[in-house]
Amino acid sequence: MTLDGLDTLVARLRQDGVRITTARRLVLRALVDGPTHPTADELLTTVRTMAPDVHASTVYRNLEELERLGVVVHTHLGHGAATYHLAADAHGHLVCERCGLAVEAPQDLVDHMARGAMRQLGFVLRPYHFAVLGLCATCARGEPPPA
Amino acid sequence: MTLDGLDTLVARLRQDGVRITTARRLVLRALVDGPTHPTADELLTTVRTMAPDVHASTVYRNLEELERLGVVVHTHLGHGAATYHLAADAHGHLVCERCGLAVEAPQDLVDHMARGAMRQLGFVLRPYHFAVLGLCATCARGEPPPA
DNA sequence: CTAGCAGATGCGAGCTGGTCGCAACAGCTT
DNA sequence: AAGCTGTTGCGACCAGCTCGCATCTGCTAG
Repeated sequence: MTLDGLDTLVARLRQDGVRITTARRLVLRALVDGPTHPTADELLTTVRTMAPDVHASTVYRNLEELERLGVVVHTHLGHGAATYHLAADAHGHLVCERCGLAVEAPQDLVDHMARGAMRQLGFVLRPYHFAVLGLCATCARGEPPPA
Repeated sequence: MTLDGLDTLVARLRQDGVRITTARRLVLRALVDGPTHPTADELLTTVRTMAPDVHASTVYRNLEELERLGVVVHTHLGHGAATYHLAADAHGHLVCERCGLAVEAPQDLVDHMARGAMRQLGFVLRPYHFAVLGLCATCARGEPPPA
């Protein structure tokens, strides 16, 4: 997504009556332009390159609010800090327990499980919140991780 | 599982050269006899009914060691503390985001996803570590939770 | 049955990731 | 340009867990 995407998001939020502050805009920009799967702390670092006085709690509160508004979602890829991304990019994750590799889960597998859970249990799955752990092809073969 | 299961477990651990202490035996007993999905803190409470001086860090260290030995696994059912159970009982979990209901994931769905991940990505899934979140049938209908 | 060593324990300090209350501040509307 | 109200910086605080250290205790050898 580009700066255009950022402007679109900002416009949408403004229409929802959300106040656009410097910190909020920078958090969104870091999410739009930055690397995938940033943690709150990484977002803070990015934000601070532009506005050094932004406080960690501000980033947490913004992420919380943006999540409430359906613009952002957070995902746990493992035992550490949560990672954040735009809700439009929501997808399941497979994470290697050994080397940490995180890949997008094939949509057909996710869909099949969601349909099955609905049919068998009436459960509506939102399978994006926690990653599914395992071993990537390389680590499963017992080779040293490529990194 | 019964006390017989506990004795079998203890025998196996002893064969592996593991020292059987009071605290360790009580942790195992709480896992064998107690309710499903206890947190470390709940296990501590149970253990302390028999041995009041056992320390939290002892429970954590025992769980860690038992997990290393393949006897115990831990699972994250949501944002709070991890839950522990015997490795023999390992299974996937579906958890309702609204009412907290946790049900065992149907094995065929788990298996299908694991086979698909292997075929498409070479990924060996161990889909027991994190629950899959969603809404249970009741909450999905918008009814108040039964609890 | 006892001695002694390695491994386990109790204890408290400390760490990470995140939340909260509060007073000062700043978007947005009029 | 004033003022209402949401947002911010700040620091204290919290849960959940980990670690270092001195002491203690299963277990094995003798």
